[in-house]
Amino acid sequence: MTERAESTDNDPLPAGEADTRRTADSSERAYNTIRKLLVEFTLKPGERINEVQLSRGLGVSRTPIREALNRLASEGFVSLTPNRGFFVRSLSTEGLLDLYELRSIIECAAFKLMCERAEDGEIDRLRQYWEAIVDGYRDQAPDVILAEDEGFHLLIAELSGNPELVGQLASINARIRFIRRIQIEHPSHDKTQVTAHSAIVAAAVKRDAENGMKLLREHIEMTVSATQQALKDALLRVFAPGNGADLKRRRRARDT
Amino acid sequence: MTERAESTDNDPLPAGEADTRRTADSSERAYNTIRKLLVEFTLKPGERINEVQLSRGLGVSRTPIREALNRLASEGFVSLTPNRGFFVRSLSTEGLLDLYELRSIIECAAFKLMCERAEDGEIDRLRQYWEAIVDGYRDQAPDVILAEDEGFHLLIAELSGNPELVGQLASINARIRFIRRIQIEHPSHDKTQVTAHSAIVAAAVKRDAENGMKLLREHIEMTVSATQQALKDALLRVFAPGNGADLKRRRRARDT
DNA sequence: CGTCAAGAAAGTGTCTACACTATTGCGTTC
DNA sequence: GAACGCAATAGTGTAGACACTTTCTTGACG
Repeated sequence: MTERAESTDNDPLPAGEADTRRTADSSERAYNTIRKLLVEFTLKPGERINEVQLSRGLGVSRTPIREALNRLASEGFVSLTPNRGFFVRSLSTEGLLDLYELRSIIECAAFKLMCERAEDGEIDRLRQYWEAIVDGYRDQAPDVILAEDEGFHLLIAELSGNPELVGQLASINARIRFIRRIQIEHPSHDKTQVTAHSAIVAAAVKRDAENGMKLLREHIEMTVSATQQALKDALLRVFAPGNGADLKRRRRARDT
Repeated sequence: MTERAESTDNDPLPAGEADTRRTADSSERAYNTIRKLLVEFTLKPGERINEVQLSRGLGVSRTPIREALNRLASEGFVSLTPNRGFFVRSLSTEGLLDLYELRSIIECAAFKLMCERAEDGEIDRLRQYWEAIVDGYRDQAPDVILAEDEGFHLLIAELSGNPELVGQLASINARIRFIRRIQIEHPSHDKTQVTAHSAIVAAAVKRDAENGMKLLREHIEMTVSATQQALKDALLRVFAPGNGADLKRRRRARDT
């Protein structure tokens, strides 16, 4: 558990001290930490999660650990088997496609609704958001790129006027974030994202729902194939022998 | 209060690919029971949830109660405020519209994907499902109608081939189930559902995605206005039984 | 009479302990 | 030597207790 706790996701974690002053966020901290362990493959897909071990590692009791795991189970990160505990859910390539398909559905619908309902000023907020970051976009750190990209798409969802869409998209983002991050760091990552976003903004300004949806769909689908390759590389890296770690040679169903 | 709570809910939350949760013990029972209290308005919208009171009522400790409440929070039934506890989330008319809009988006996308991907035999399963229940459909008890209707729509989601859509739709259904039930019992409930479903099946057999989506959208939107009225009636019934004095006073009815 | 403050009560967040279940290891039997 | 059963161990599920926070009550002061 000796991992630098800097540069987490866009959630500012005050992970400086385990001060007793505010013990009410122990569960929340556990949630963030465990999710990080999951997205970084420290907890490997298919692996059984040992609550006691985790609680020792985080310095809290099992109660907040279990609360966090329950949350993560509701969000699809882990699964719970009755009397055997929590398991890291393996995100297969197939499951990834399903998730991206869902994301495409949600985002296209959001874009259409935005075109129909949003005020001019709101659309302009989208334009401003993108113009403010487009210049140095590619030069940022992967985490920053990821946050800015998610922010862009989430803003579209917000401008749809339907908070449920925002919630759904946020949930989807959380589940594919670690893969997206891997993909951003992958050689296959290129600058098509930038031009795609610009084109989407242009369609939004013209309120051209049809074209915007088409662009969005292509934009999302374009990343899928690249992401598939990135996922394979990542899994290979994690499970590869010589990683100096614990690949137990039990008869384990290959679950990816 | 000590009856096995497995009356209306046929499926808690099949979140996608794996059976994510099945705590066959008191935690699961607490989840089902509390959700029932929520959908029956025994726990009223906006109300603060007292964990101790609940645990006494259910005859278990606070631990499984809290696990259940955390789950319900992840699913949007209740909300959690840091040091003040869980609150019953009020589903405003506006929020209801958002939820139905999301449902329409998911279902239309599922129908389209089904038309593109499903085998002929699968489409036929949908036809068979509907033909098997269409005759006595209107004469069933409200709970049965509700289950059969949800099954119909869920089957479409399944035939889309994307388990994520099934999970999303199931989650949405769980959140609007109590209102749908109210609406079914409401005088405004008519037989347009039956003809709509039949038309949707016909479109599916012809794999007419465009027409089917249009039918679905209309089918869902048609119930919205009726449901709004039903919701108003229900809230009126819950909050104004004569004495408008005590909305928050402790007036705890055991079971009805 | 109203406002505010201090103490009491209620309630949540977390910890520790214990019961019960699943898993592992070992010895017995064929 | 292998399969089976039994004991030992590890691990989850739940209960109850404690600490801290919020909310309510009561009394003093303007």
